[in-house]
Amino acid sequence: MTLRADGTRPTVEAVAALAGVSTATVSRVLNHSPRVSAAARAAVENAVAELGYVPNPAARSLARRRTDTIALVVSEPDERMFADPFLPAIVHGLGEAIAETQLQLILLLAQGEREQRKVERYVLQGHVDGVIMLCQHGDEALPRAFVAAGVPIVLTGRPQDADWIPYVDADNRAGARTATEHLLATRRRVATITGPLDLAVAADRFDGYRDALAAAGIAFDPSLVAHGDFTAESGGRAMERLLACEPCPDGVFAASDLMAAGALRRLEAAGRRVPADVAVVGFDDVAVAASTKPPLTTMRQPFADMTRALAALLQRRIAGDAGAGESVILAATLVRRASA
Amino acid sequence: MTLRADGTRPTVEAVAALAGVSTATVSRVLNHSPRVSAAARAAVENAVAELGYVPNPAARSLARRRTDTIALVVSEPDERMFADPFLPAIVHGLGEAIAETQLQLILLLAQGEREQRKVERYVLQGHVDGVIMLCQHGDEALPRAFVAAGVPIVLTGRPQDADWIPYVDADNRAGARTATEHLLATRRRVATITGPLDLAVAADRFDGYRDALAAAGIAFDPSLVAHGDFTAESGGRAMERLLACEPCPDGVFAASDLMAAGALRRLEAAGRRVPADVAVVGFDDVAVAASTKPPLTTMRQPFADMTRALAALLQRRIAGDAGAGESVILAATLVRRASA
DNA sequence: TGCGTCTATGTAAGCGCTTACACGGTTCGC
DNA sequence: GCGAACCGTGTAAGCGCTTACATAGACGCA
Repeated sequence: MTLRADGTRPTVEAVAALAGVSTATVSRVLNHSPRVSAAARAAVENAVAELGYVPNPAARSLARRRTDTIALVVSEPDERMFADPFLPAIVHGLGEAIAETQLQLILLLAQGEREQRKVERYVLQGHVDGVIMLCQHGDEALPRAFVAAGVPIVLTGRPQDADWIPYVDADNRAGARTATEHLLATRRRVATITGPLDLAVAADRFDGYRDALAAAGIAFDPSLVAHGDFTAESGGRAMERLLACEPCPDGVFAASDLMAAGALRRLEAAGRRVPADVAVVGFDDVAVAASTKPPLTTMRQPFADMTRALAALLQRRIAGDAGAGESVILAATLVRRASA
Repeated sequence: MTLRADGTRPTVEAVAALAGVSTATVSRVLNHSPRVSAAARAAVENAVAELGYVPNPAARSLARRRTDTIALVVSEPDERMFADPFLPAIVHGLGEAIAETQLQLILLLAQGEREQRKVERYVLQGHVDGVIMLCQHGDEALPRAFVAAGVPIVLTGRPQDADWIPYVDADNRAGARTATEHLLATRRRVATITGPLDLAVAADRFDGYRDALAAAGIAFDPSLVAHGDFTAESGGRAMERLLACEPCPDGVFAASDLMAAGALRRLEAAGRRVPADVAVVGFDDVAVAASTKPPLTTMRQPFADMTRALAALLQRRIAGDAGAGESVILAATLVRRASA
């Protein structure tokens, strides 16, 4: 801002006058054009400093037809948003990924119908050059609207159906298989706690669990499957149901760390030792995984790589690279702690 | 967006042509000016719908010299940000508060030095009309920079020193006094778990605790004071120290719900009954307060009122109302649950 | 009928920046 | 010594919108 006496801010014109050059040259210096003499550059830089000049972004984006800002749109039906353990990792990762660029990241929260419409309008107006969407639940109205309007967009996490939109995701199926195989190496009866199976991520992890069983030549036993909704509470309840089995499972693959944490508490309450009696493996490697009792063995989602891929993919789409349509799937890795 | 074949978007000019009016009239309709005939209005609205016209915000704010967007700047030194139990309440409340306006709320996260500079630049460039800042810790560099640059800004929570900036806050001192008095009504030895006393909010709540003691004619006993940092863990540790006292306190005022929750867990682990042996009162009434064991009696921060005040204050400052300098302090109310 | 009012609309001048194009001055090859 | 190539700079035309001012009718009143 650096307001002048009359409440207005200095413009390129003022800078040009002070520096004794034209506005075009000022603009060139500001945009790091190489075709400027050292003398002119110095003069402009001095004038900028002296006047406390700050370019007006509205004028700039009007002229350049871009805003140099991207939005992370977080769409959640309710206020659970902040319970989401991924947000911190995603935000942090994206911050790192665009740190060296001109890009500014803003967060747009679309909780509820009304906010969703406000966010949609905001984006469609062209306030941002592109969008990264985080929608854990199934609602795809917003991303579809953006795609329809031609807004560059990348999703975090595979959507339900086909490839109508590029996304970045961990290889959930293979990861789940790895997790289950880790359990099968030492256990006989390995159960699973799934997420809501209408979500691709939950379905994939369930499939991975079955892949491992099949590969090991073990028959799939439906009584060893308990469904949760990715929350810790649901994990506890699911564990309770599994404990009622006869014979009881000696290994559990939980499709999320939160559910694994809930299961762990339930096991402790039931007096089962982990991993001696029951081994547990989670998925995600969010912050809580390291502080459960005992620390959770889990599949790490490569958040740093994923966010880097998100940023790169989005930037290429913004630049108009039509070939940038391919999604990115990154491997999850086993993190061995004490629970399995 | 609604791209046309050539990748450009329709402009006012196109709308004007289709509607058979001038661009000025289109603009008037768009801005709900009353001086437009019904016929012209209808024609413009049809044209807008037919073309899928969406105004270009850059052009608009260049001409009007405002952006109609405000930022909630969340400044945290590290990634703890999302652990912050206030964010959801603040974001939700602000959303409600500006729901009926043209305003769009964006979140700017300033975690760490570098991000902080990016956010500062973003705001100073004039991307937003005003700023609401949430900085729980003591770092006031960013708000000071904004004030210096003349950016309309309102703080959530009283800053360390004097009135160099308007803020909205709960009456922490009076609230703490009420909480303590509630305990003193049935208890003899009431201890407190404070927050970091270099923060105004923690200091105020500590003062309120002592106010209550003084009013009740009870001598202040330093051994009944344990310091925490507002987190649940610190609350547990503080409770542990208090339990070592002889005789043990029979009431505890924790300066935050998170600390109270930690204390509750510690008490349970120590086999003390709540509230029979030890009564506990918290502060904030964040989401967890209702789900502790037992449910926490606490001082409710009037988030809805506070966010409404924040939005109102900021809007008046943006409108240039110089008189809008006064801060707002709202009363906290006692919420009786089972812990005291 | 003529004049002043009032209302709906149009004209055009910005808002502050970028950039295509033009231009004068060097430098270089021959 | 001359033209080509190049380089640094300026001129000016936008980018898409808002709005002050001008204008043309419609209306009321004497």
